[in-house]
Amino acid sequence: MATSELDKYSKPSVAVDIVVFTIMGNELKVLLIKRGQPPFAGQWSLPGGFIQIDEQLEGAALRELNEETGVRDVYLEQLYTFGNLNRDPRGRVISVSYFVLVDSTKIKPFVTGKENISEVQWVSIEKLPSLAFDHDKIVKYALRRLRYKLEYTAVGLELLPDNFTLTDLQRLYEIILSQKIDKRNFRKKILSMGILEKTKVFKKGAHRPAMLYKFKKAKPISTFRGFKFEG
Amino acid sequence: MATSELDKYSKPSVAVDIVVFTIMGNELKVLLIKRGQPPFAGQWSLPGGFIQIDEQLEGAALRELNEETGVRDVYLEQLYTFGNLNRDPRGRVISVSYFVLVDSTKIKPFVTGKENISEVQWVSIEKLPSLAFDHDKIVKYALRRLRYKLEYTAVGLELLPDNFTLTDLQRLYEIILSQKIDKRNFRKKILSMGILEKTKVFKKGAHRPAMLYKFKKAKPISTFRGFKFEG
DNA sequence: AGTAGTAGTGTATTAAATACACTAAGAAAG
DNA sequence: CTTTCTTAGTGTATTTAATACACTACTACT
Repeated sequence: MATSELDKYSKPSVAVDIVVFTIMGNELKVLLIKRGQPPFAGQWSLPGGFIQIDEQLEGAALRELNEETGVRDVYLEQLYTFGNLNRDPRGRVISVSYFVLVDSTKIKPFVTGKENISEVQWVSIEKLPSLAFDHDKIVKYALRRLRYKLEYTAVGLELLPDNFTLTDLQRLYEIILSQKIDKRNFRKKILSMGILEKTKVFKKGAHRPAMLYKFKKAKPISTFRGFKFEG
Repeated sequence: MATSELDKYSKPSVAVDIVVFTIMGNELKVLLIKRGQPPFAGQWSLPGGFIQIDEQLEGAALRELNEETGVRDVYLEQLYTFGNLNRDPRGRVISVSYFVLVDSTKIKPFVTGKENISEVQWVSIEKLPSLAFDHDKIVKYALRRLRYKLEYTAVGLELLPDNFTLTDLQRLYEIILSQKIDKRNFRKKILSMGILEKTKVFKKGAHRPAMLYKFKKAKPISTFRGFKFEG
């Protein structure tokens, strides 16, 4: 590869950091890892790492996420690129951050052993510890984007199983937006979007069975009014 | 600086590219430069260049813009980071793109001579030539973002002089969105936002004088529902 | 004095968002 | 088998926002 011209100046390192959201219990959670080596050894941080020279940015995000937590097959979207001079004590590191939504019934993160990581944990957004690097800022930004997108895209459906009740979906909105929503108005609006389809199957349980819904077609959500790009 | 650990792997180069929009005549225009050296010598491209190792990303964008076109003191916002493997024939270059809006009555781009650039030109968005690298894609993305933000932020005001008539503002919206807008409805809506203030001065001209308006306060626009971050 | 051209204004209609309360279905307990 | 508990499911009236639409006001120019 003819990189000689590019090598005249010293280059920054480029990393990816990934904010993985899920809904568990009645909480919005973020996937964190506990670092096993410096800098910030023993501290919680976002999954992520350096990109390889012959690797796409999105590919790097997916690879790091999988290597560190076993998570794969997810909805991914670029967030923002953070480049403050002092964000990494080792030197100049620019981080391209990504935003991932997963269904917690499908995805079970674990310590893979491929990386020097001592723990992998879902942590409630309400109880986040102080994170390594500038990861607090990245999470804050990701949360803002999630709330924002939820209001006029169907991105939230990425957080649910294939079949779900309208009550499940409403609870998801309430958890993420931290506010009560009127049941009738919510149903009216979400159904009027025309993106859901009845499955004719009911969720059985202790009380009145609820109709299960699913997406129409192959989840056309991701790029609707959104910011996904560069295929 | 302790970069030894970071130097174990080969690093990509990191560049910034800037999409500068303005309104001139009755057209939306983008600022282009004609490259004076390979790759893509003689071809039009966006202003931009490599970041320095001790320089903020935004700072690099502003510096490159100024060095190449003389433009400074502008509204700047990060757009997206493009990292396809083959986007630069010289090797692996990741580009953090930025979005700039300027008032064409204040800003006069020129060939500074500091860089190997043969021309600097405003080019109508309708008549863009094929651009170097993946800059077509970047412009397309920037335009989408501009239209999108225009609909629910006051970002468009960055394109106007300090004092402007409501007709000026409406024309700006019509040009960017490529559609006619009803005068009475436009005025009702824009005034109901409460962001404009009458100056009590009139714009004189060949016909009935129009009231000049200005922003309230110190242009609080930029970060409203937007995506600006990392101060 | 008249003409040309832009500035400025209000109301009626339609569509969307909100507020609000009861009945239905099944499981569990007695 | 009757009652109780808990969640599912539904409609209408009100308020607010978006749209459609046409004339008068002001100044410069001839």
